[in-house]
Amino acid sequence: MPEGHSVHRLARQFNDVFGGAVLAVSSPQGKFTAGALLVDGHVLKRAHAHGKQLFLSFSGDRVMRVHLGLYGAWDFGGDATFTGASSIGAPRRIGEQELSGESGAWAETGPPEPKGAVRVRLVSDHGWADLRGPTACEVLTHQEAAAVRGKLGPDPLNNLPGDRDEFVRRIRKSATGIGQQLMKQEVLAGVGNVYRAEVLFRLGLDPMLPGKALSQDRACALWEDIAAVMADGVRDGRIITTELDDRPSGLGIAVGFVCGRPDDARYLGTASNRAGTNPNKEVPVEDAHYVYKREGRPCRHCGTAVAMAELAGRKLYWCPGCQGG
DNA sequence: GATTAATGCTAAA
DNA sequence: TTAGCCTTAATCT
Repeated sequence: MPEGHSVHRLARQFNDVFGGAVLAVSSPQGKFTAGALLVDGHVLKRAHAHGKQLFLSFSGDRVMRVHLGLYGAWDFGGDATFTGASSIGAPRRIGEQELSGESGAWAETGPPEPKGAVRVRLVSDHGWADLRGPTACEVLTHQEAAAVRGKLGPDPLNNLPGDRDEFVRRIRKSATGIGQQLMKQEVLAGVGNVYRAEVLFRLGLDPMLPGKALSQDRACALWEDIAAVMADGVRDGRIITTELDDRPSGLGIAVGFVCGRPDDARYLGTASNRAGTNPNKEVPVEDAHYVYKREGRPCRHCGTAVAMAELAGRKLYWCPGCQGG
């Protein structure tokens, strides 16, 4: 799936284009008809991301919880008002990867005929959003939604006071390898298989190192780096974890160049993205990662062949040279 | 055209 | 630990 950064982009998108609007909610595919009826005709008050979960709060104590899973995605489209409000500008799909496209002649035609299995369709006066392929999609009360959030660890993209220390406490509590722990949403919410591998490389940490053996300082550094690199992901709409000097193409900007949270005023958000001035757009895919999906290829730092092993059903990539053992 | 793997997770075994 | 979810893009015949 889309790791946490995509879900934060989605939350921002929903607030921008649908915030405060009455929405018609339906399930063209039919699998979510009962849930859709619970929120149909209600006002979307706020969208909120916690890790990989998206919470859409509607009037009437209804919260739609969406988890995209491995291949879920949202498509957007609408008129000029809709597009103008959108902070993501051109991309009209947000999911595992973002696709660009035109939203079509909304004014004359309305939303397009749903193609394939559209689980949920949201329609406002100005635009539409289609959800396909989610792992989870349900309507809860605020209390039930809070219970779900309560099970999640801190989200580095929300980075609330105390979050870092809570993460440090949780990861150091268990003897389980830190590589496995970074994927546990109750330890920290939002990191997936790409960020896991990349961040451990960036810190020079052995994925098999037991949480208990990770020093307080290293654990703090790990949190800070995850927060920085994922904030870049929210800005860029893609995962780029290499430092500028480590990219053969030499393109793009340094990691953490514009730091801060997605709601930070300094954030390279709305205007820049819409103007297409995000410099990291130019970073070639083959320059974007240190170890993820680079099995057998030489490490960018030491030349050792990048290793891969299946761990708890997911592929783990690391450099045996830099991340020792 | 068919097959596979994928940035995820849950429930069953 | 494995099957299943249910979609897409890339890779195969």
